[in-house]
Amino acid sequence: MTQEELFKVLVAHCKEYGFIFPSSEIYDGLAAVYDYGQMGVELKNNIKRYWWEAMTRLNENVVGIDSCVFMHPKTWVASGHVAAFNDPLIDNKDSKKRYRADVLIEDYLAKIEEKIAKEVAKGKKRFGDSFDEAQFRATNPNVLREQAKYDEVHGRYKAAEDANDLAAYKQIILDCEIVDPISGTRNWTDVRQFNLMFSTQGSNTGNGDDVLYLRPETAQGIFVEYLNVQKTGHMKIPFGIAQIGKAFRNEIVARQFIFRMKEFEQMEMEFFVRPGTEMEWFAKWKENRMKWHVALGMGAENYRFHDHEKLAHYANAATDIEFNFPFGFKELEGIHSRTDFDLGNHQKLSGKKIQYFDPDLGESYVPYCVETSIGVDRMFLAVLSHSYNVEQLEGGDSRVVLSLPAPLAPVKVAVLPLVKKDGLPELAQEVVDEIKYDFAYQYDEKDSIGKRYRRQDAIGTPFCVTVDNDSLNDHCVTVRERDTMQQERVPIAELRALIDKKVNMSNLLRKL
RNA sequence: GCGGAAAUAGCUCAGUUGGUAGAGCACGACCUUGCCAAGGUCGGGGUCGCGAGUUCGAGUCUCGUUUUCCGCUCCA
Repeated sequence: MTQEELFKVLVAHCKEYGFIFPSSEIYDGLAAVYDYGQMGVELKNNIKRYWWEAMTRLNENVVGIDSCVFMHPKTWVASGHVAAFNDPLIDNKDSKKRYRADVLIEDYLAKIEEKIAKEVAKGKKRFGDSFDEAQFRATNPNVLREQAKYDEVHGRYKAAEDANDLAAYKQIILDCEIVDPISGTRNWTDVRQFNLMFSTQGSNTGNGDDVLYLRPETAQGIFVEYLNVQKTGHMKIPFGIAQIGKAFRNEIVARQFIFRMKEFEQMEMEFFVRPGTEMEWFAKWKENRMKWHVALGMGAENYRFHDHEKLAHYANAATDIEFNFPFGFKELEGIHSRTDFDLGNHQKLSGKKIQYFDPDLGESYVPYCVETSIGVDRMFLAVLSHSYNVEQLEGGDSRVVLSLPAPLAPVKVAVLPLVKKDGLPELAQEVVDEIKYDFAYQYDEKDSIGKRYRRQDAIGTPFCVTVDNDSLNDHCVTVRERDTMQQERVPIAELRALIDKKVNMSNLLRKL
């Protein structure tokens, strides 16, 4: 199976077994939005719990918060999101390249200025010392013509910019006969506004003055609560704040299933440190996070670091942890040294002093920050795509098995009466009562036993417990293990301990 | 956003030059078998993605539209 085919099969599998559905499917779906089904939500919750407990329990100086999707509009000015992602864009249909419409027009204006400058230079050369630039500009016909053109276009451009008039941008590009530098054609699409952030009206007046955004990252919720947490928690630097929550990005093209969605979930941790020590902590968190991934047992060779060469405006070091997805190595988690960019800007814009008095140094400073940021949905896809296997069995049969790390499996154990009679369902119910307080389970009495095993394999259930006629007498059951298909006879009283050994998340955490 | 392809039952698909919507699997009931997906009987389920047009008549032809996939493009 090629990687591409595997991906398709994976998407179908997710739908068939209740992991992931396209959103609003009965209304034709909604592009790049997916819902988690009855199996998916369990797996997703387990992933989140693994992260949360690793962060907040294994690091005594990391605490969690849960901040809101809505934040004060100034938050996004401070973070740089408002300025950096609000562009009018236009596509050339021939070169299939995308440009910022305002930049195309500015380039055009710059060319006119160049022409004028050339004329002026020529005049200077001609008239030498007696050259009067102001007079030359006021009288030279070439300069006058270009200047008039410049003023006209510049005026229209500024008006379009002020009114955010996208049609006017396009008209200028058409009127000025601006061509694509690559294709050389004027085959343009309409100008569209690109906003990274989804916006919504904040009040009932709807006058547009108080636009609220859906947060494009959860990190800012941590930064604006930094002071509250630090003070009320008596936190001493270095310390971290962790958060799991939804974020929203209006991606131009959101594709590749749940890898890039408009609505997605992040697990972010901001670790605040003394300035100058950030590279040390950056290295520590790189190591710490990689350990977390590798502990799941999905193969260290499937992860790699990818250091950023071009750094974002806030960072002085950045790396990705990439995972070997069916479509190649792609970013799963980002680790950034964000300096004091965020807290510093919030301090500036809010006027609130966001500083930490360091008793060891005897001075105050705006803390530096190292961020770890992982997408829950990408992690889900990583776990799922790695776990999906089609195994050839003896006799030419094959089975689809999700070899999920057992602590993450949505269902830990299935209880199956061998037949639906002779009191076996009743005894199976007793087994259910024995385990239901500890483990997510399924009870299934339909179809042949082999078929039921395959169904459990397909959703990654680590254990199947089968109740047969002998069980009525000896109070033992057959425990069948997912990956090896090996069976073992076990007293019902010992079931809990046996299952717990393998599926308990604490065993995973102990590896960290 | 651009270009290409696709859309028929829950799933995978068939459907002839335009002429009364099909199969397998799945699903429900009952019977049967009983440790690795395949037994029997009966049954439910589709305004053929949506909207127009051509036609006596459209799943089939034309146009538009939506969604998905592939390739560009974009990606803090």
